[in-house]
Amino acid sequence: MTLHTGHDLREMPTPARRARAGGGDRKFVSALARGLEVLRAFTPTEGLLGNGELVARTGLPKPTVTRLTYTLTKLGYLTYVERLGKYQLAPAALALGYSALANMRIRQIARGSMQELADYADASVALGTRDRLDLIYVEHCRGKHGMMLRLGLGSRIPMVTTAMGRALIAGLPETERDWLLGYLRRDAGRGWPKIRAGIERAIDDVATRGFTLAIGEWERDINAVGVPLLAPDGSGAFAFNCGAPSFQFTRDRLERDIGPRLVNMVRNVEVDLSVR
Amino acid sequence: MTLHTGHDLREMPTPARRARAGGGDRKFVSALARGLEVLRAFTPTEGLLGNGELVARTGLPKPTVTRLTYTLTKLGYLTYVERLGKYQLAPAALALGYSALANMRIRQIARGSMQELADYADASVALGTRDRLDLIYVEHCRGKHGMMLRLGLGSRIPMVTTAMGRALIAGLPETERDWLLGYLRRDAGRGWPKIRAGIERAIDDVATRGFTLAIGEWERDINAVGVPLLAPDGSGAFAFNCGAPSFQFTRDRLERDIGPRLVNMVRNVEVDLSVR
DNA sequence: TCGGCTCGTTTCGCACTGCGGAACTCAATT
DNA sequence: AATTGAGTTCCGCAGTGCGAAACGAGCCGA
Repeated sequence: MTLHTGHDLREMPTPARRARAGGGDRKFVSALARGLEVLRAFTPTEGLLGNGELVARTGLPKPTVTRLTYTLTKLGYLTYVERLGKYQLAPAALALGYSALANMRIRQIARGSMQELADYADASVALGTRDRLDLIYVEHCRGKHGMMLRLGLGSRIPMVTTAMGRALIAGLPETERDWLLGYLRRDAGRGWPKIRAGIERAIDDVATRGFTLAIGEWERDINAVGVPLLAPDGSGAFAFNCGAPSFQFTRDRLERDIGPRLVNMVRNVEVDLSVR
Repeated sequence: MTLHTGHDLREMPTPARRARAGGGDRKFVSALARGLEVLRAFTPTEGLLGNGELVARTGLPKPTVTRLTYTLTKLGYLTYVERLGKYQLAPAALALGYSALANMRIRQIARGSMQELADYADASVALGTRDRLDLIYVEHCRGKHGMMLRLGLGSRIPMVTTAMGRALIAGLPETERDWLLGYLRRDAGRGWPKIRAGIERAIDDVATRGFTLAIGEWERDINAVGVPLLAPDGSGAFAFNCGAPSFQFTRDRLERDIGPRLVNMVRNVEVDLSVR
């Protein structure tokens, strides 16, 4: 799912006559895109890949992959693990991620009140943003005692079944939302009607109450609230969640207590964000 | 400092006759390298850059930078911040970093004993690896009460003035070490003799005692021990440190207590690493 | 309102890069 | 020895990505 590009590398007209992707975008540097596609093939679960697997995953021709891994290795983004004949992401890739994190002003601003709420509710409070069709956690606070999932920074969670994800969608400006929904629909396939309903409910919830719920929809026995935040400086769309096991967060408690508190917290963060 | 490549983009013969970088490496994809060079220009402290600044930092021609930022934005690695007319690293970059982290087996293996030592010494214990001429923290545990620097995952610290860095150097196989020292020397300029002496002492220390010290050399009033670890699976060179304010970690304590303990810890990690 | 200045994008023709089919190498299997 | 498979190297060519120069858009100071 390439998304956002209009350049789906896997669909490029491979047989030699590889047209300028998309039809003639003279500004798009495809060699760069392909290289990054190779990097992206490495995931938290698939961390060791040989050239062959990369060929399979990216759909790029063999010699091309050889060249790209060669280049990425020279640049320090990949390491070659001799013993297995496979590649692995290397520190340079890590450094990028860290630079990205370090520059999100919203994290510093939100962290304090997130921790406060996490302590109050003895639950997990997280801040996420979208990458392609997933969410990525960019900040995360936990309560002191509660038992809760171990999701760290950078974790991916799906968008359509989570409170955070649906909140984020609900918070988008209409055109951007529709554009995203198009991709989500394609991705969902035949499950779409159900998902669509959930999203529409979320849009409604957010409009009327400011928050939306997910009751055991992502993980059985995990309930959560989500609230969107659209950065006023235009640096992106975010969403917060607050979640815990269902015995701890009943629907009622989420609606009467946690939801409103999270909304309130987000309003404060919004204000702090626009200062300066 | 490009390092490791032999393709220093800033020194490429710019005026049109831009020779195949390095002299004729048909496998090296320079467009990819340039794109990554643009990404790398974003640092934790310099997180917002316009095309102009990128031109200055990378030495690439204006239209080239335009094309690259355009591509990177389409792919989700950069966001354009309308209000400032500048770019920022985006979630896709973050995701890469996280995938990199998630796949370091050594982290999971080491974390337990690191935390143990951190608790025992009430100090900071970290695991780092090299990116170019810096170290990057890939795991970090703190003691319960101690006051200590807030360095998170992904933090960069210099190599030549820290216990961790010099330990890492000392742990490298000779040829690799020499090759790295070449770059470090170039980078150090006239400070080299002093630095070189420190490194040589470290090599000696590691050979005889297994650990090396840095007494206020990186930050005044911070003392630390460092111990190298060369991954037996060939997945890279690492180093651990254990540090605290100087009143807490006297040289004597480091030499008699903390140093040997850290060495012992690393030996155990080494063993665990080679299982399977 | 006008020039001058800065910053960035677009144009455009050309050279050279990056491409990928095919041949090749090297192991591991049978 | 023959076969299969994974990966690298070759090499001629198409078309990509290049960058000088022209162009456009804000911004100032006059």
